[in-house]
Amino acid sequence: MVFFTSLDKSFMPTEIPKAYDPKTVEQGLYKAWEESGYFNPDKLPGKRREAYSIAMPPFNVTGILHIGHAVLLALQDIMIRFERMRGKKTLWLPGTDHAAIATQNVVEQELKEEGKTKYDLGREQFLERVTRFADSQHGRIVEQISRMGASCDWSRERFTLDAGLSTAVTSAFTTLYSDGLIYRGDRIVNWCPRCQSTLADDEVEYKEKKTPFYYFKYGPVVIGTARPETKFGDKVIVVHPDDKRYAKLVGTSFEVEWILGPITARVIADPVVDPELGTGAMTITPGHSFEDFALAQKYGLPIEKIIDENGRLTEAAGPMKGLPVKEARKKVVEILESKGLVDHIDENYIHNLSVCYRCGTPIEPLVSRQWFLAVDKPAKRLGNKTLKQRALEVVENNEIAFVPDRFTKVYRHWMENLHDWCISRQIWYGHKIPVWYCETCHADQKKYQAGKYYWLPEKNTPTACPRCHGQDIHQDHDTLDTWFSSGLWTFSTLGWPMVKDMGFDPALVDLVISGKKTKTFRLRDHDLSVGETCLTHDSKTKKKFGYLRILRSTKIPFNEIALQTAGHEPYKSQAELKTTFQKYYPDITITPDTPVWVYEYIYQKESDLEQFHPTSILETAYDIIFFWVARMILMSTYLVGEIPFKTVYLHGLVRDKKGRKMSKSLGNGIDPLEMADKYGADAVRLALVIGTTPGNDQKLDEQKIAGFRNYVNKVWNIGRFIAMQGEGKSLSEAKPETMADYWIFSRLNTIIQEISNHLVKYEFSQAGEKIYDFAWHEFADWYLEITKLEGNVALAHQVFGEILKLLHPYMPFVTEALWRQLGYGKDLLMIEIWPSSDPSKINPAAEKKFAELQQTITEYRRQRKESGAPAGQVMSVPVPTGLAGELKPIIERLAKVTFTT
RNA sequence: GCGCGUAUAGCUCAGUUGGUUAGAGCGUCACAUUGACAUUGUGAAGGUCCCUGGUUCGAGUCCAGGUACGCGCACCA
Repeated sequence: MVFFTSLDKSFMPTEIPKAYDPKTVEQGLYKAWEESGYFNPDKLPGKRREAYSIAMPPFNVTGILHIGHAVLLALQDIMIRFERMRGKKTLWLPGTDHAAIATQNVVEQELKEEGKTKYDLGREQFLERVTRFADSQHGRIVEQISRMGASCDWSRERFTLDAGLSTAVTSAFTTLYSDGLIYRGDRIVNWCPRCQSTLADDEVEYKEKKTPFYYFKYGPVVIGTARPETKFGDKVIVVHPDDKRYAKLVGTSFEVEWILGPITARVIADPVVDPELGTGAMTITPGHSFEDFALAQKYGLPIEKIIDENGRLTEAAGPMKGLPVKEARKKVVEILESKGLVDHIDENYIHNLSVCYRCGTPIEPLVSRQWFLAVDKPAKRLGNKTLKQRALEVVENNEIAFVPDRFTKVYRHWMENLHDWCISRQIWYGHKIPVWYCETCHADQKKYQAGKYYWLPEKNTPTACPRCHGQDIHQDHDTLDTWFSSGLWTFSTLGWPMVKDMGFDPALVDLVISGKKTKTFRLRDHDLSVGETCLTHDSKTKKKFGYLRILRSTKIPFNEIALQTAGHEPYKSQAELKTTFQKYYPDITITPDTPVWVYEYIYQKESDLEQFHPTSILETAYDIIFFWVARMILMSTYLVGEIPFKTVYLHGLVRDKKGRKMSKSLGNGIDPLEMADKYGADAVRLALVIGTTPGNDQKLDEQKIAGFRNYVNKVWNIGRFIAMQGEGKSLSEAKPETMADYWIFSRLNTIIQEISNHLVKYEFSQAGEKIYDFAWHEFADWYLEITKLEGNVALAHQVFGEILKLLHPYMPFVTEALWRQLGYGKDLLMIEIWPSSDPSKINPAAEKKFAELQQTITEYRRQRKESGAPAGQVMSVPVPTGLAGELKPIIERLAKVTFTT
């Protein structure tokens, strides 16, 4: 344990208010932290070899901070602050996600209130509006994250749609496509008729609903269905091969009377049919059922589209074309009824209705031409393993560990059953699929068949088809699944794929490295945007010398270049700059109006990707393990060839007092910001972390937060007391002298060890509880009470300093405020060195003696109480045998007794 | 159907590898208060650790079976 505090000024206790008022200090402290630069790993003091990084789950731009976010921020901030104090080079990278469907829905809702639809605006205008909305949300999100005290590096903040991340998305798509893992195909997909888009399998939710289940006479068999409206084209009956009831029919064809008149049906046998279910015979509808589609592929059956993208019937329904599903169902049943083909109807059938996870609309499975990511295809890059196999392997062999461990099983189960991922969406907002189509080639059927009418351009906006040079080309109208870009989050935010390169004059290289040059002018756009990292080389030797992370990118006319601003050395005049330019850009004529790109950057010897990837831990709620966690593992293991994180810590959901999910419609949500206003951010953080265990939901009510507000205030008053005691005294030399001193020293060193162990093992609740208890019920209740008698204020001051460090990750605001008030050090508590336990200070004898003292005092107090002695009166008791002289006054005071001889 | 979680004080929950008398916060009851803190202090009451069986010198903890509540996945002709 290192004590280095010195106190040479007198305290002015009157300056410390009686009650802690978070409002007056929190904002200022956050600003101080931010301005210190210590959120940024590059600016942390000292040599920090080991990196520690967390990618903050990107917040949806739709959202306002809810209690779940607050949990996430509290936990991650604890991890980051702890590791920062332990001397690691800590990066916590924040950002936002465009959340395509969710965001688009919000804007569509706004439009609806104005009586408009997105089609009224058209794609371009609509997108402008969505973008405006997303931008307007940004500031608020940042403010809310800050409000909770999150010590994340804002200089590295990213947005899934920013230029750098879009490059990453394109690059990812291109790589996967070139490696044959992304393909385009006509397959059955989940279609949301309201969102007008496909959904991935895990974006479909199931709701139980009672629907009639119909039994129809279909030739010689009776078939059951919940969806009569899809049955127009059913021509194939499937039965189980071992089902004796139908054995004679297998392989035969016959004519049956059906919805639109007689059709020819045939019978096949396949083991997928469950003979126990319904009548044991079914007809198949390949165009609108996943199972039937698989069967149709197996037997080469035709696939007919009965329902269109708007949820209406197609030509296949003959006269019923255009009818919405609901009405069509009624009509079909009526027709079959009139033909006497209804066997019976089961009205009590419980159906698992599939609905869209974003809007609740029933899903229509239908066949559509979409883009897919093949998860079961052997990939060269993975040594002929599939994406799925690799993603399972890294968890199986413990490269990635889940906390709590049980989620490993959940993950494995999901991954094993994963089908090819449909990645194209018909949502407008998002990353457009980077594929271009040529109408001229399309018109040529042969090329169409060969799939050669589309290509992936190298540059973003091609002007002509590379094959026929025709100009009638357009980009794919679809966008990528939001989770495609979030799947890249751990590495796309760290500068992957680093395709951009910039040369520097050999004379400047040293200046760049030393940080004397932090700005560069270019006549050609390097297409660099804020947050991106670019590789740099010496233009003479072509040797790589490091990386630049772009802080600002602007375009100005040549004559507006301000050479006087910092960081642009070594040019002394515009003429000199012009000469330099001319040397590197001999083909460009420089006029005063020539546009110049100005890049401001910081130099990094190692790129963020090299330093911070794989990230140390991913912390998020367990409900997005599939959507996000699994996708990141798939993407990272393939594209970067690295796991995205070493540990996945999953927290539970926050529920209301009654255990219900918090939701807008129930109005039972607890707003973390309102709570922070009322009780302070520290109290909110403590309430969300203490008394909870990973992976388990927690019930929260305001009382709990109020309770921790009391604790924060207690800590404040401990500080206030020490300040008052120490007024005017020199506190620089602290030595344990009395038994109580040795005891508190011993306890402190024990507790340091325990807390550090808990934190390393992600036992945040237990670590928090222990330090909470130590500060209040050992240090304040016992040690400080004795201090009033013995007066070793210097020691109290020092021990409290250590307590502040231990508490800091949990309650950063109040501890930082006290650190300052009590004059512990010039620099911020947030970068103090985490206490280390000194085993030589652990003193079992002192602990034992003190425990006996505590027992004695408690016993006297109890006796007093039982005897009903009046409050003010001191009770006389005989001196116990063997009482050490030094303890006498302590007992007399704390137990309010007086010893008679 | 498959898998998972939870069950401990009135309430909300901790309880690490099995080890004296099972803990905390809130709530309850009683008492205290002119100097750190009533957002406080002191003391107390309060438990068949869901049930049954097993392993063990010893089980809240491990094993088997069951009950209740919750969740995920699948099926859904």
